[in-house]
Amino acid sequence: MPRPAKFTDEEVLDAALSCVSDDGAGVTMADVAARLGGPVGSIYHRFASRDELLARLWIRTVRDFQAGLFALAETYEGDPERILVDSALHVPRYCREHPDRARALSLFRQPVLLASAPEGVRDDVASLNDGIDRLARRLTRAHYGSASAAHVELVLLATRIAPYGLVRPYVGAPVPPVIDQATRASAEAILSLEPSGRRRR
Amino acid sequence: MPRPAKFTDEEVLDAALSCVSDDGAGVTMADVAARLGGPVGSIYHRFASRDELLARLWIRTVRDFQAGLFALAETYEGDPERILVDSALHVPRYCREHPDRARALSLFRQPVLLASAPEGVRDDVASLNDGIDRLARRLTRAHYGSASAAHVELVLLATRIAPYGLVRPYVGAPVPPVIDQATRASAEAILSLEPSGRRRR
DNA sequence: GACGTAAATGAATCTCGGTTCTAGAACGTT
DNA sequence: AACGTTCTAGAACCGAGATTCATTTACGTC
Repeated sequence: MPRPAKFTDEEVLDAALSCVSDDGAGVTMADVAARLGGPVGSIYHRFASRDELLARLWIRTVRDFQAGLFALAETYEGDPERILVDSALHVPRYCREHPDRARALSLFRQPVLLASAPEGVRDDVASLNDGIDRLARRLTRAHYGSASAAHVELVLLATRIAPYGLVRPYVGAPVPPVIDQATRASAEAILSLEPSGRRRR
Repeated sequence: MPRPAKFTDEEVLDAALSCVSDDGAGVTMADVAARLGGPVGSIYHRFASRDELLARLWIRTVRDFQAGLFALAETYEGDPERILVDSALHVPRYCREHPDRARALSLFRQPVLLASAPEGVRDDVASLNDGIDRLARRLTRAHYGSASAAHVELVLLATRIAPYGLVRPYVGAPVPPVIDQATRASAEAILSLEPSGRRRR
């Protein structure tokens, strides 16, 4: 009965992704509309504001990134250290294969967005890490024999923060192979720490 | 003969630093003027534009950060590995002691600023890393016995990129001690790599 | 004490870009 | 074919904030 939609939400997000890939956080609604091949009004028909559009783009991208991690975790069931190191390596791999999405990932950080996100997406942002946090706890227990906050933090540093820190300067450009080597070395070293700072075993 | 200056460049930069510490890259000229206790016009009297003001603030902060590295390098002359690991640890230390300056450091990255910097500061940005690069090459040669581009890159990853990546999520908040442990572990691990990816020795 | 200079001052202007709003179009239904 | 609904369309609106500029101030010199 209604007029058929010419653009889907996903297409708008794709256009936004493409713009973000070029201009980073400086995207304008006019840019996105031009990329989409439509007027700005059509975008506002689906997204309440620029903030919401960018937040949704970020959320979609984070979910896509996390999907790779979940898939990975099922591959080597029973070898937690291997899963953890591979999770770390997933970061440079993902950024190399999807430079545009990598750029979108660096649009926000969860705690910051949680504070400033528009009403409609707040909840999605809040629950975004639930699944991945559960996985992290499970792997932490398997690796360390404990899932204390301090142990989980080490795992997070080794698999997420350090790897992302290493690729970040290369986001927007080709990620050289040495980053993967450094990521592996760094992850293994951090995973060999105890929260006290001593080496394990 | 002229009217005496009420504000110095440094005071304006201090006010800008203070604002950046609160609002990050979102500072407005009005914010800075309010913090300074003067009108916006006075700021434009010394800084041609907002871009220039922020660029100069960033440059001043980077120089301050680098000064610590230079001082450090003279301390343990003859023990390159110790200097390198300590250089890595300088990053979380600096960010913990100077949270406001840490925030200012994350305002730009050199290659990006180099492309977009206003005329007057372009040269300063371009030469900003000259000294530190020389130091890095010297220490790379001392540590690896070679200062090939690949070796220098490893040193850069170990002492600058990985450490900064580890603290970055904490910039704007207290930096926990575990970051220092992770930084040390990560730096040592990366410095034990050869460009081929193999372990040294 | 008038003059020249450099600085301060802050209201007015300009610009950019997000957002709104009214009109028109496309479709199924009755 | 008239209608209801949902979407496209894009020009107009509007606010935020950077920048400008005419004026005033404070000082040393002649």
